[in-house]
Amino acid sequence: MGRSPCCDKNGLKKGPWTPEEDNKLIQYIQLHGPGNWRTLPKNAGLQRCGKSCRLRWTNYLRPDIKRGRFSFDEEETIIQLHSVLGNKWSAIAARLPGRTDNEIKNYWNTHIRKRLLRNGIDPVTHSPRLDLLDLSSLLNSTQFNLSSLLGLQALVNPEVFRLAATLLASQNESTPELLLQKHQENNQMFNSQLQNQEGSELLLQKLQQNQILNSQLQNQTQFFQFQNQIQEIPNFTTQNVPCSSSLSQPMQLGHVDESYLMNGQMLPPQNYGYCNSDASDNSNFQSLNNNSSNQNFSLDSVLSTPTEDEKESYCSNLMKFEIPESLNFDDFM
DNA sequence: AAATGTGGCAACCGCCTGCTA
DNA sequence: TTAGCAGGCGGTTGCCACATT
Repeated sequence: MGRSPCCDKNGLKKGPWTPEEDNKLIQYIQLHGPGNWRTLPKNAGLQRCGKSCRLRWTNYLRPDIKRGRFSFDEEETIIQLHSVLGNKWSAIAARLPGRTDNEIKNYWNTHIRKRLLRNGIDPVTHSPRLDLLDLSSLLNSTQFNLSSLLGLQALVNPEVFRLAATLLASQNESTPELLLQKHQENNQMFNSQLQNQEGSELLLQKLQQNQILNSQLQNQTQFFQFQNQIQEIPNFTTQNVPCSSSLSQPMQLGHVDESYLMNGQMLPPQNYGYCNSDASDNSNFQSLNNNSSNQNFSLDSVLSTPTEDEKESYCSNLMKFEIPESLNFDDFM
């Protein structure tokens, strides 16, 4: 059954609104309040569709709308909410006072989405794009022990580990117990994460409570765990780790929200620390992503106010580890 | 200076959902 | 139960300003 149009389009104006039309709409709504959009245009003396009036009001004329550039915190919040809610722009907008769903949608499509893509992050899944990882060359490297890498699974996106386990299985059928064990552990962690996402309302509340703290917390905690793990690696000290100076000071984390942790580990896929693009740092860990090989992981940049360049480097820092040719993996595996 | 390309954003379109008679 | 309606939502379009050639 076809639906009748929301309003009679004959003779109705389309396109950009004029100041006169805006004034009519504002004055009418100030007197009568929003609502009854079907009859509003006629009563307000506007040659517009009710839908058009509603859109104009909610997206542009509403007095509580915040105009101008999105702040860093707003941007961070949008990305985090999108990772949980997906393209539910109205739900995201409901948690960003003064911003409209249309504005957020536009900002996502024109800025954030492109930036994530540029940094090898899939804007839909919020995970590093596996198609950009040259895993085959890693597998072919005699110095790269993939089964040892499985021991570091807590640091890396579980999807990557699943893929690594699968690839390893195809390479080495002689260690099925290890594979099974690691794969089950990995699945457990991933399932916990999924369950946590199902309780998204709770998560969102927590996200709101921790908006400002969140980005630093993620990176600090993540880095702290990373440091603990690498300290267990023989012949590997924190001097090998970039920005270790940041860890020489006690971390002032304040309230640590446990929703960010999964069995003591960070939620893997949403790692959006700012990366320092300074290639002069002697990091042993750079990107696996060939397209961003000059971007090194830097905690210092996370702890300071990000610059525009750093914003451009918005990235998944855990996947920004690159294996230099000179590095022998056997030394610390 | 003109032509062309690109990005940003307001607005539109069509579908979906919930309410009501 | 069902059809019609209003409002809401997400995807897409098209205009405009600015940048580049």
